[in-house]
Amino acid sequence: MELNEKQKHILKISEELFAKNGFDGTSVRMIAKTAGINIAMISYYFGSKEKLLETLVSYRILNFKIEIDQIIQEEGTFMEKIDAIVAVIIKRIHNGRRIQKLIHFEFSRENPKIDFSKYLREKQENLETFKKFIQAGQKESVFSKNVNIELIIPTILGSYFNLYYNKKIYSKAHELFQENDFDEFVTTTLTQHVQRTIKALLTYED
Amino acid sequence: MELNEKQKHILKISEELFAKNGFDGTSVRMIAKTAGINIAMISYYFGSKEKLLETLVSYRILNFKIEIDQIIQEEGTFMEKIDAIVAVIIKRIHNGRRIQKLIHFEFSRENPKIDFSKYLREKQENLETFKKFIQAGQKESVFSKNVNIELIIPTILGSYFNLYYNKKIYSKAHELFQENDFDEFVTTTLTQHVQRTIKALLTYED
DNA sequence: AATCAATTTAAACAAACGTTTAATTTAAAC
DNA sequence: GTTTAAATTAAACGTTTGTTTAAATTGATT
Repeated sequence: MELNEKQKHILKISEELFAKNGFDGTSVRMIAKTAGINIAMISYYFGSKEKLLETLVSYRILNFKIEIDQIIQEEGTFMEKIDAIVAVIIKRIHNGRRIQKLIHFEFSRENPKIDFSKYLREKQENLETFKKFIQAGQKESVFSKNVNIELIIPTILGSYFNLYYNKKIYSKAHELFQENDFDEFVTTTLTQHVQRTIKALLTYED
Repeated sequence: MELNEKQKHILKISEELFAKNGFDGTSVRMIAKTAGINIAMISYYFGSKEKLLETLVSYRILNFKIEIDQIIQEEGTFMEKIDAIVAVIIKRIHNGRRIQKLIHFEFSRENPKIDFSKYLREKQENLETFKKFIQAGQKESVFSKNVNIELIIPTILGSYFNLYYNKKIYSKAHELFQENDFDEFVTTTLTQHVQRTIKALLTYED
């Protein structure tokens, strides 16, 4: 899929508006006005509003797999690698948080409007890679065996998203989160918390 | 606020439809038709579609505080109490998952359509109760001191919601989650995973 | 049986929705 | 300078949106 600069611009504006107002809460007139283009250009370039969303999702979903594979193959202890993987995952989802929010809401519906099969495949691949790494650590007796591996990823991602979705609550507590402050909080405090949590879980014996 | 049976019925239907299609994706005509009432009854009883949502949210938000306070004051070790608290929290949010999804989506917007101050206050109260309990455990040297207490709740809730939002992915992995299967998975496997995770985190020393 | 407020209805309202049309402008190729 | 396809436009399309209206119905009170 090749997109020209104007198309990319429309996608960027759409992403922001969709994240702000949701898919149904964003009109094509809003998008056109904000992007400084004519309404008809959306149909012209993307076919329809739904196709625009479909294009946006597949344009934005990048593969973690390679990045995580690289960490696993590098030098380092299992524990160091856990830290690195957690940091990469959080960094990535924070970067793609707007589109992820959209995916959460559209994908968890019974009858999603658009096709998420690509997203599904990608997710499952990442899960497999991660699973193999943990199992390797278990064989070496670094990681505990009483762990539900599939649920580790939801714990990592969920910690981030629940913070993100309730930003306003935790903002008050920390007296920060203007805009850039949140970015820093995520890459430092939250990342450390999740790293600690996963390492603790993986070494915990009842 | 007193609601008659018809109003409660409308709220129940609205909750289901909002969860399925989102607020903007659900029309008052849909609600009226599904509930078997005339469209005008929504304005008549609630004033507007937005007021309906506001009523729904405050009608549905129940206070965890009392339940958690009770657990804390009962007999038992700190670890047993963590297990009990985690189980209660997961049970509660699973029960209110539909409205929570709506809150996540509407509340995390810059300019929410409705007033969430009641939800915010409730959340902060629960956080305070939990915080004090953890700090008591730290004083007794049962819990590690290198823990970011504020981030424990996001980890608990996030683990649940990320599973819920990606149910379709994990369904395939477990070959279940038809409908009732998911309920059981949450109360057994997921709950155990989160209990383990939090206990591990609270006893982990670098 | 008459009264009266609460409930319920069908119909209409203007506004906004996504999409299409047909005409015009742009810019590169010949 | 003409041709040609791509890009852009304003206007209109038929639906659907949330809300209001004014009339009809209900069911208990007098």
